Amino acid sequence: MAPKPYHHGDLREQLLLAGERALAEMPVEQVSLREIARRAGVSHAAPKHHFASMGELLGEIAARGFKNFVSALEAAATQTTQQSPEGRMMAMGWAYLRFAESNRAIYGLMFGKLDKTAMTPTMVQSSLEAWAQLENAVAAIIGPSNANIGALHVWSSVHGLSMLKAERRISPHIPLHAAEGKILRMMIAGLKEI
Amino acid sequence: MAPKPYHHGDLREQLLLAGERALAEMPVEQVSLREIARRAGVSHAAPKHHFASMGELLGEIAARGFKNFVSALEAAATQTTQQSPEGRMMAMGWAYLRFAESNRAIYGLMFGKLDKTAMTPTMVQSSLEAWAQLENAVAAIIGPSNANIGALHVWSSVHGLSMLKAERRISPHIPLHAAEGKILRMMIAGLKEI
DNA sequence: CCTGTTAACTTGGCATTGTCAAGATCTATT
DNA sequence: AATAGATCTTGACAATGCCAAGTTAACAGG
Repeated sequence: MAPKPYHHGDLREQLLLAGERALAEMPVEQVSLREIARRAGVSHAAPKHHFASMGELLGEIAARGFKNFVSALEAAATQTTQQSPEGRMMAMGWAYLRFAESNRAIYGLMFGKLDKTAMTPTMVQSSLEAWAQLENAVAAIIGPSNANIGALHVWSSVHGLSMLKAERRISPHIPLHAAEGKILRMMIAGLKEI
Repeated sequence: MAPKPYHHGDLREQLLLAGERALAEMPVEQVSLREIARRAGVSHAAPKHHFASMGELLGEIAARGFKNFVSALEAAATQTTQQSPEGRMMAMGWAYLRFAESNRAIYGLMFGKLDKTAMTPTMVQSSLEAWAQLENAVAAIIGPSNANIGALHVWSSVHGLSMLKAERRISPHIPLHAAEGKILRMMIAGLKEI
């Protein structure tokens, strides 16, 4: 059904996996299309038949990242034993930070660290889903009227913290885990003062 | 005193200016060392005598950016008519957002959007100054005990918001200016719940 | 089974990049 | 005035993303 490639197995999938591996194993700036092709064991021009450009390959990887991201947030929001809206928001915040840390390079791709990464429709859709999740969680705390601004407040805080961590901009003297917990609590407390 | 270049005028300074112009005028991913040399009107290898690598040139541009950044925050903290610590923090927050918006590409450099940007000692120093400013402003509100975590909270919020704006990740339906003001207020309110 | 069509993949080439080595040019000090 | 040394240019190298032209292999129709 799915149009499997004829010669190599499913090269498209293998390229995506090779790209994800490369992003996990080497500095993002030296991940190249040719390097990914090398890792997949094909010639440097083979990817052309599955992705119009390197940006589209990276965009597809980012889109997959967004899907996993949405799943992680959703799991956190539903699986938590906390029944209060604040408890659920807290769980989502932790899940957000955990995802960004465990998927450093891909998280960077998702939020535009590499300009060449193309904005695929899949990616837009998944990012809107993530936004909607956040906004719902916020609305459960402060009501629907200013939920979009509240969601932006939440997103700014966890995104900024994730970026500062990824870029190693936080002093090692700060007890990071405890700080993260306190920051999430401050963020939620601020939400109610909108 | 300052070791001015012999042939061209002060090429080092001209390269920095050309780089800043290039960053302001074209997408950051297509700013190249050769493009900067071209803009300065010299050959493609001329920069080698003033910067060991492209990363050092970009690092120096980022370091200058940090100095301007520190000045902008300081000006905001002192020039404001607000005498309350919260009022000063608010003014600094606005100054932060304004700087990031008016210096989009350089702000990206300062916070690691391009991995090739080298971390020069000047840059480290200026970024520590900026951090100290923030921490002082926070301490004026909540006292010195948890000021470092409070500062990280503030930094995460304004940095995250700045990045989301720069990467065009904020829905155009949100009234941005009003949202920024509310987010700054929520951020400060949260600070007191540490 | 054979043949032809078409997609998947390879090879080779292009312009561009950052960096290096060697030469040319000019400043300044002796 | 001459030599020394820094500044800048020219030319080269490997690597990159992309493109065009070939090669290979799967499959459909007879």
